[in-house]
Order: sequence, then structure tokens, then C-alpha cells
Amino acid sequence: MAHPQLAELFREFATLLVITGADVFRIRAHERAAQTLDSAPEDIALLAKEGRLRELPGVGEGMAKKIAEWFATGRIAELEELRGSVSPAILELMNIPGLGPKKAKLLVDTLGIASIADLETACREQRVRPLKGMGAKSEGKILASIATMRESRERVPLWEARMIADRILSHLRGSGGAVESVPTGSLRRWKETVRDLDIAAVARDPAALMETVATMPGVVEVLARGETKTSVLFGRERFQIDVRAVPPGSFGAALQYFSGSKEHNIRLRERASKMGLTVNEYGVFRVNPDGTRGEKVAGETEESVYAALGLRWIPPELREDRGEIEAYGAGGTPPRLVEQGDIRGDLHCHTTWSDGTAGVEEMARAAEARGYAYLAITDHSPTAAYAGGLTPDRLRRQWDEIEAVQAKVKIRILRGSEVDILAGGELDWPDAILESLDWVVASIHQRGKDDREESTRRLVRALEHPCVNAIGHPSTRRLGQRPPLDIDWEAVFEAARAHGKALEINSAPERLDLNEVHAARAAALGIPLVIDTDAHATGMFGNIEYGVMVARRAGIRPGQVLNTAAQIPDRRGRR
DNA sequence: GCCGTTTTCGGCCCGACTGTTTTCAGTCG
Repeated sequence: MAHPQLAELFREFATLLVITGADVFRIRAHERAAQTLDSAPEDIALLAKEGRLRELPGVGEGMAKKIAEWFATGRIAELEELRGSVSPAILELMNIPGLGPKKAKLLVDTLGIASIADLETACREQRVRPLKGMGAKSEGKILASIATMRESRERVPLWEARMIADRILSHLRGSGGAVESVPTGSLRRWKETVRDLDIAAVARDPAALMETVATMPGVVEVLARGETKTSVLFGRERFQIDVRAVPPGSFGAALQYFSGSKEHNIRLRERASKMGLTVNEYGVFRVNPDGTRGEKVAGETEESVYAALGLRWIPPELREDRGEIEAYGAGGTPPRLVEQGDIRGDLHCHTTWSDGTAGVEEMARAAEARGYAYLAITDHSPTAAYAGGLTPDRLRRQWDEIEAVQAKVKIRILRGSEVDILAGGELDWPDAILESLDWVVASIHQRGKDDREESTRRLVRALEHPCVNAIGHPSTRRLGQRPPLDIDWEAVFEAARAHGKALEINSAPERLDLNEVHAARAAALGIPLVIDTDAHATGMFGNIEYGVMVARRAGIRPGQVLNTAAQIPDRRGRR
């Protein structure tokens, strides 16, 4: 499985190489290795043990050696040597937007700057401006960047970025400057968090569009303003927004280019280069024998760009250089990944019986309106008192209501529960009740001690219980609010596999839990998944698109998702 | 440092904007 800790070491390695002025391709190789370690569904430790590390893309002889060394000794000698040769102050200064390795090194070497606070003082005392390549404006920019860095969050959850994007796009469209404008970048690829918002626009009058962007309500600072590109900081959170204007004939190329990912685009251009073509944000062009840019062969639509490179159109959420370019080529077979239309029912939702805002009938009708064949009503168990957890008596009364509603609707309603996994891993309902339920989602809500062993044991014990069907939001994280539990994932996966239990991809936009990395690993191990919304209101069934996108980014096929089946067989065999 | 429908050596993506520059380096995406 992905190994974020190791990935981080290789990223650090790459940064240190940048500072020491190493060969750019060597730097990129380390970044590429880090990316692989961040997303590979294979168990890296196992590959290392079996000497199969070089099967990973971007891992050759050198990288394999370093990874093996880390597993054997807990360190990478070359990395530690590199660390010793670079002042930590340079690394710190590079966190400031606009300061790269060259300028950071210059500041540390010539002024003896040891920290960001130091640099702030130096700028105020005008000691930076005499330096080569610096000036009075540089000092102001550095101070502003430091302020931005302190005030803004690193990354914004996808759902929040989408809300901001909607507001900005409606402003741009309403202003008349842009004929067409589409959010691109990691937002279009459905990454769980985004760092900034990239908008590609076709403008009748680019200058007017740039003016509109720079003067939008909510803009707190204009970072850059050119003829075709404007960057601003937006809102109290100083969220960065980049808008690029291109001519209509280049819109597809711009969409493709700005949607990325960077790694996907690099692969694409390597491919173009081998075909005697070159790709930029304006289109696909032939390369003349003398190396100059020749005739334009594509660019108006994204499809045309991919077609010119001998590829089918690749869905944005797959553009991460994880093999999609090969799969979508003439000789490849694109995987049939799960789609929203495959989902036949939702197996996790709440009603007014606990902390939902709609009744059983309302929720059932809303699910039916989506074309679902079944819906599990999974209100909370007693311990979740804060969420209106049911008592045994209220649970039985809810069953009466379910029975009554069932007589009125076509959709099959399952008697479910989201049962708390208590401190020791025992469940919050007696077995007698669990046995009379159709669908049991077991979830951790009270995090307790939170340590790795305890959390893992709780999940494993829940998976061992014969009445449990699935684990809900396994990591309990909330994006930007609460970190995931520290869990021995391989142990949890092993328990799920051994007992044939499902793990949930919770589609609540603030959860997305399992995340794509763990979902990919679980699927690779043959563990069934369920994609649920955990809806607390009828409108929340629509969140399923988030969960489906997590699954697609994880490369998951419909057959690996339980609730793509026409019927969910309940434990007691009732129909 | 990786990698192979040109290749086990010689390649490795491309452009906008800024600030300090008299033609470009640095940074970013």
C-alpha cells in the first residue's frame, strides 16, 4: 500500500537536490518516486522484502536501493548526508510563496538569515534590496507572502473549493467578460483537497476579463496581472485563484493543460514529442524538421487534443499518470470503472429517528426518485446520544414505521443501524437486536485513546462480529477538521477479507472515507466496498458523486462495489 | 535517476508573469 512516510522522504530528497543545484532530471526522478510511493496500491514493505521494488513505475536501481535501505536500517544514508549539507533555514524560507531555492540560498548565504522571522526583520530594515536580483519591491512582496502564508490554510477541502468556484464562475459569466469559463486543476480531477482554483476561460475581450477578475468582490490581493493570466487571493482565507484566457480555438487545449495533473501532462508531452508533435495550452502542433513549431492540428476541444495524440478522451479524475495514458491508447483497454449510474441503493442514511432532518417515508421516496432499488435506514445506536441514538423501544417503533412505509413505496427499505463501535470494540446493540436487523454498519464515533493499537483492535473486533455488514467511515477523519485515526490498515484489511465484510467509502464531502489510497488497497485485496452517502437529509443523496469519484480515482470497478448489485441479500434471507 | 514502437545511451514538457534587468533569471503551475 501507499507509503506516505517514505514518499515524504523522497520529496525532501528532491527539494534538497534542488537547493544543491542537482541535475533537473535527477530531481524529477525523485519526485516521481515520491508520487509512486504516495499512491501505489501494492504493499511497499512486501515488495521490498521480495526484492520486487523495481516493478513500481519510476523506481529503478537507485531508488530501489534507497527504499530497501530504509526498510532495513530505518534511514537513507545519502539523504542524511544531503541534509547535513543544506542549511535548514533555506528549507524554511522556501515555504514562502515566491521564494525558490536560488533566492532562499542567496538570503541565507549572504545575510545569514536563519528563519522566516529573521527574513521579516531584514525586509523591514531594507537589507534585502541591495542583493543581486532583489529590489525594494521584492521586500514588499516577501512581507506580503509571509502574511499570506500565516493567514491561509494549506489546502481547502474539495467541497469548499467547489462552492467558491460556483460563486466565482457565476460572477465571471454574469460580467460578460468570459464567453465560457470552467474550473480546471485538481478541482476538476476531484482531488479531495485543492490548493488553488484554476479557471480556463474563453474571452471575447481578454483585457476586460482580466479586469473583472482583479476587481471581483472578495479579492483581497492581486498577485499577478498579465494580458492572459491573472492571479488573485480571494476571501478571508486568501484562497488563490488563477484565471487564464485563451482564444476559442484553444479552449480544449487550455482545459486539458490546466486540468493536469502535472505528471499526466508531462507524460502526454513525451508521447507527443515521439510523434513529432508538441503540446501547449494553445493546441497540438507539428514540429518542423528545423525544430520550429509548425501547423496546429488540434485544440478546440479536449477530445481533439487527445485524439491528435492517438488517445481516447481520458476522464479528468483519472489523469494522475497511473497508467491511464497507456490504457486509453489505441492498443489499450480502458477499465470500466464504477459510475454513478451503477449505484442501485444507499446503505447508510439517517432519519428524524436520530439526527436526520427527514422522515423514513421522505428519505425512501427521495431514494426511489433517484432510481434506487433499496435503501438501508441506519439511524444511530443508544450510545450516540448526542445524535439522538435510538433505544431498543424506539428502534422497534421505527421498524413499525418502516413496515408501514414499505407498504406504500416500491423501493425496498432495509431495517438497518449505524451501530457504535464502543471502546473495547464491542457493539452498541445486544446481539438479539443486531440479529433482527437487515443491514448493520459499524462505526467509530467516540475516539477514546486514539492510539494505533486500540483503534485497530476496535475495528478488527467489529469486523469479527457475525452481524456486522460493513464498517462506516473507517478512519473517522473530517477534512480540514479532524485527522484520521492512526490505524494498522493492513490488519484491518486482513480482518475484512477474512470475514468477508465490506468497507465503506463514505461520500459525505467532509469525510471521503475510505480515501482513494485505502480504497484502492482494499479493492486490490478483494475486499467488497460500499459507496454510501450517510445522508442526513434528502438532498444529501446527491453526494454519492463524491464517493463514486473517490472510487474511480482508486480504479474501482462496479463488481467491487456491493451496492451496484440489483439486490442486496440481507443476512436473514428476507426478500 | 529512469527508461526504451528511435534508444542499454541519450534523451527527458512548456509557457506566463515579475522584477530587475538592457536580454534574463527565478518562480510557478
